[in-house]
Amino acid sequence: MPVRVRIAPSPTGDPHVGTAYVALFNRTWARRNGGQFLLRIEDTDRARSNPESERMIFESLKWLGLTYDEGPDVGGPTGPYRQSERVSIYPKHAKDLVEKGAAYYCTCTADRLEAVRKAQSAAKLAPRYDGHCRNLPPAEVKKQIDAGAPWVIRLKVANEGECRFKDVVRGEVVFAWDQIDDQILLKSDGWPTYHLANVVDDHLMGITHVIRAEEWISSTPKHIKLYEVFGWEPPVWCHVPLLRNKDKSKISKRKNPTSLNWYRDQGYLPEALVNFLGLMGFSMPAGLEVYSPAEMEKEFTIEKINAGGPVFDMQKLDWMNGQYMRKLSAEELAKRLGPFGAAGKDPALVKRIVPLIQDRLRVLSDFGELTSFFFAETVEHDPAVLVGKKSTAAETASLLAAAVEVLKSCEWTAAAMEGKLREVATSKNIKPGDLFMPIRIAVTGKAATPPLTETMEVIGKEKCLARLEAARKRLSPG
RNA sequence: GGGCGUGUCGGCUAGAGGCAGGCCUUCAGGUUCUCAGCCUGACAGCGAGGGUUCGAUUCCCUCCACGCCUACCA
Repeated sequence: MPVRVRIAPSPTGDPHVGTAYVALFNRTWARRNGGQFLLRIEDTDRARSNPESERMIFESLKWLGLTYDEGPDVGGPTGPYRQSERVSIYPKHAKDLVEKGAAYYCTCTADRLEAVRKAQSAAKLAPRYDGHCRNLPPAEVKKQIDAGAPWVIRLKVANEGECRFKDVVRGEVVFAWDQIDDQILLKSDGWPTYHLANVVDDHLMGITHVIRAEEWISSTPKHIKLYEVFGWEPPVWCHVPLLRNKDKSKISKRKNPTSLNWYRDQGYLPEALVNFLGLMGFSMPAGLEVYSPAEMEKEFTIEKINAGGPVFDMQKLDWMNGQYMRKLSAEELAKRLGPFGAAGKDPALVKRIVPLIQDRLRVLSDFGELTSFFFAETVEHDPAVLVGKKSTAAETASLLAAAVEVLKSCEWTAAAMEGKLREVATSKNIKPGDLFMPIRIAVTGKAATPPLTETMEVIGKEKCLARLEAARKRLSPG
């Protein structure tokens, strides 16, 4: 049987980094086995689902290269892949279960359920459905429904024995059946809950391995019960850990960026983010950390996923991003910088700048901050910083004057300028750095830049001399 | 409260009944005109307590901590 796996995100809010994380494991498993990876949109929550959110899921998965073989926007043999387009499928399955005696109609109102829960929690009992309608004669419930009472269908769960299943990541997991609630399967609006839709669709779509987040482990017994009462073969269960905030709680946007859009907009390279996600829970032989999806496919098995929840460490992500940015050719990096400010600029100039900043970028959006002085007409600087703590305005002005003097007649190459400026430093009996720094600040407005003379070469003679002269004049007018 | 899950340097992880290794971060040197990068090196860990064993971080038990679930959300 071919491996078929899926991710089933809900289109609510921004595309989530956890979706990408689970997608990576699913897709890698499918590819390793020559199987299929599907995307199914679980939009049965009509209040929260929205099309924009769905569109961003498609977009961000493609941005990351986490492409799927079947999905709402790419089609496939077991579609539709959007649960809102499958709503007609679920009620008959739910009713089928009622006929089999595995589920029942329930007409309890929200008010009653809330009152029951309140009483239970006051009595320090587990809040759960009390079985009210389950224990009523079916005819009684039917009478209420015929009279127009809203109804749902609930799963009838046994209250004795235990549910055992093997989880590939965690080993055997056991739940007592009496801990499992009579879950609503079909809501009063006729739409399915996650539990019903998920099981029905996974079956109909031929899903062989359910690789999903750990938060689902508690509802797995309900799903297993559903497979059992439908008479279907359950998939292999694999619950991967949840990404965590620094404080180890489930990753959340309040404490850590979770939107894939954010990572894209900051200028994290998709291949770096995917590689980083792979490190969370999975490790390659020999401790290899920088690797491609193809390399991961050769080594990946679900058993090797760590069960512990990994803290999402931005510092290591930054490092990983640096690894990938430095591997890029200058041409490719220039292209990637396009959306971050490079696109509107003179391509020839950008081409000369990129090698100077390649080692200095943390994320692509650093581009503007790192290169502003290449494009500006003039630069601003603080005279106090220009002069520094160890010098005086007069001394600094004289250094700048001397620099202007030799640069005026200097061949405008980094090497020639460096030679001349070192001669100046020697003749003034100062360290090269004490000369280079005021020039750097005068020319770029910044204390940290790429190597000075290489930078000046790219900025150009006219601008550099004008900036030096302007800085000198501020220190000693006239 | 209940159920389930998880505990190896600050973070990500490798490991095996016999010297706990790698990566990120941090720190210290080196390269250097600054920053970054790069190179060297250093600091730092088996949650706690009991057992089994010649020997336990590894196997067993108890405890503790943390996380998730406990919806007509997913």
